[in-house]
Amino acid sequence: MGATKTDLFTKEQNELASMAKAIAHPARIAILQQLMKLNACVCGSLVDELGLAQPTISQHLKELKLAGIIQGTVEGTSVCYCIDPKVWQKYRQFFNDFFVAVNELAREDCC
Amino acid sequence: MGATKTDLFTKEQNELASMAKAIAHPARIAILQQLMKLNACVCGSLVDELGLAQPTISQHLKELKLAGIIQGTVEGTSVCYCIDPKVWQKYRQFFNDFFVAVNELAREDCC
DNA sequence: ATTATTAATCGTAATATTGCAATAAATTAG
DNA sequence: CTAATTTATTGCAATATTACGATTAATAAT
Repeated sequence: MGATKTDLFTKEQNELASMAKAIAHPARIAILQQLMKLNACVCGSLVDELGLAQPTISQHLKELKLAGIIQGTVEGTSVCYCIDPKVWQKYRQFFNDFFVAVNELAREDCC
Repeated sequence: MGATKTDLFTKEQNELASMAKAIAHPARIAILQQLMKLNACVCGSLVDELGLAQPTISQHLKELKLAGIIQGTVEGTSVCYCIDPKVWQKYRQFFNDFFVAVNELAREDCC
């Protein structure tokens, strides 16, 4: 035990959970916000902004890359990261679809 | 080490990460979808639907309750759960605000 | 009061995540 | 080639999460 029993759930449920997990850390949110703010590739500088050690940030970047949200391209000695707009849109869509459902059926007469 | 360094991040960043974490498990998503689908209080029956053991589901319900997304009221020997529409709206808003930012500035000329 | 039913809690094992020092890998500059 | 610079990887410790058997708590029914 200790590991999530993914086989019990649908592909969609696992996917949405996985997407939520990708942004379920303040450092990763901070990284994404930084990329949004600058609206461009960010080469280095992320380590200076956040207060975490370089290997820690590298690991968070790796996770975001694995999730597909960001892309990294080697640019000399440094690596430039930016948000993948397509995957970002997909995230937006998934979360919105998930949360929109309740909105339509407003039940006040419950519990 | 091992624990998230929340003090390095803003209240908003920590809050959004915390919200993402609340739905970052397929069982919790499945529970919420069930509550949405039935659009009412669900008394028991959640254990039968998902393939997880009763204590496990109880624990997931506890986390969702702690996050404020669901409410539980005792109804005889069973407990009835339902989504809190207000908190749900807040979640919807937060995630939407987070993801909408990139949409507006479409950079194709990157990386 | 006894029993049945349902959910919560406790305790524990397995696995995952977070964080960083040390090191390695890759590229550039001289 | 030899530094210098920057990022990735390795290895490990600390903490968190997931899962469930066993038990407890709470209420209902008899």
